[in-house]
Amino acid sequence: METPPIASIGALVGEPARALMLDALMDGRALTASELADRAGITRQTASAHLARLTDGGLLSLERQGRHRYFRLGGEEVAAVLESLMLLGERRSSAALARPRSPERCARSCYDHLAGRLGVALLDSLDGQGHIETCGTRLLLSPSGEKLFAQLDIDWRSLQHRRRSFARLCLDWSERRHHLAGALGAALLAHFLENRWLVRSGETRALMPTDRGRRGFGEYFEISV
Amino acid sequence: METPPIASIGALVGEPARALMLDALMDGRALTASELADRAGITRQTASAHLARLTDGGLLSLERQGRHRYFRLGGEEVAAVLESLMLLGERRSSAALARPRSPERCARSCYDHLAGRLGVALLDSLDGQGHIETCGTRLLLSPSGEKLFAQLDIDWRSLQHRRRSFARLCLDWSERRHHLAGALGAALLAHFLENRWLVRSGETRALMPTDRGRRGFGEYFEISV
DNA sequence: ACGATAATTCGATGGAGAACGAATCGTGGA
DNA sequence: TCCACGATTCGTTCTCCATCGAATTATCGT
Repeated sequence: METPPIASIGALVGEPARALMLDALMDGRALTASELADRAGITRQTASAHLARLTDGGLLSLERQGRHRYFRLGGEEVAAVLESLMLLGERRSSAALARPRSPERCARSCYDHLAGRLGVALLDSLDGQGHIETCGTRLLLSPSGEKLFAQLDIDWRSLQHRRRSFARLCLDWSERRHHLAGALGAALLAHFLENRWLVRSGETRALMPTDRGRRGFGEYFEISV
Repeated sequence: METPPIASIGALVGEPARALMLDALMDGRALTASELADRAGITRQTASAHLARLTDGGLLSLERQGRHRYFRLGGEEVAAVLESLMLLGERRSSAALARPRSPERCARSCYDHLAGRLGVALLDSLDGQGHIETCGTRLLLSPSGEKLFAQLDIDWRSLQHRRRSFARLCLDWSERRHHLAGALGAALLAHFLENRWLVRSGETRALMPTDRGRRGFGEYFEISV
């Protein structure tokens, strides 16, 4: 009896130390092998073996830079799997649901886009103001949406016609609602970070709004943070 | 260092015998403990232990019927996780991609709705003929869609306002495109099976179109199977 | 009431792999 | 050139758990 593909991937995610490393990478940043070892609470040798298996299994991608090795998630599909696993994990352990005021539930990065209450509110805002339309099964910008993104100085045109999906919905594991993912979602989060509407909070995935961000979200999206 | 929730779920899926059992349940049907043991190629005692862990972990739900124990997938979220795992698994092992003519790629059941080329074509048809609309982030039936479902004798009204999402998109792991899921997708597949447009093919997930089905898909959806 | 079948529990065995210490490789800086 | 530091490889130990045989419980049919 041969082992099905889902088992090999499940086994990779199923080891606590590896799961901690994957969790640490869920914010989309790249971390070195040593950093990941510390996050998982194991020695560097052990982490090295784990990272080799994860990379070999396609869950991580590796970038060498000098004597450092930077690891990041292998792609959108990997992030999607981890998101759905978190969604399923939350359903049972009501522990995290019991603290709905945690910074991570307010706003966090999910791979390369925005999640949490702010992420959901953002999609609601784009949707409610008619900035996004659906052409068949695809999400597109409406004329008013195109105008909004031009005001934000986001070059949405360059995001189209790429292999990656322009815009898609991602189910938020903490809010149980959709937020915006895909190239457009990634561009938005990048914009928020570049312009310091949001700043990363230490080593967690949490994102804290700045005063400038509060003004921006109110002005452009009618969201009061 | 505590084990994160995703690790416990990953470990459940990561065992080959358990993965085979989950895979066997992906068609949405309920199977007995003995049937699952045979599918996984293990003894009943071992299967019993595995099934207890899967049920305890929320991946399976259990229904007692006399001296039989019927197991089925724990819910839509579980099916979603397994689907995304398959999607990720296919990306690496090009083995299955090399045989695009397999019956399972033509048409199969994905939890409780239709997947494969036929599932994708069905969504394309509904979409292309304007039978479905998107109200914000939700999928809804258009007036013409309501009419079509009435012709098919599917009581779509009773599917609304339930806890389960009325209609949603599910990413097809073999076609890399969306097909229709949610309550509406489940009702459609149920209709196809009840009216024998499609019949199950042995113990696999594959679905074979009948002559009546070929006529029906052509007449109502303009799909030539 | 009594066998027959489904399923579970218990106990023992074995193997896979996670962990770490020590040594080695590779790159960058002085 | 030599040292410092990040990362890997090797060998060993040890824990976890999948597996099965045997016995037990539960339910159906007669």
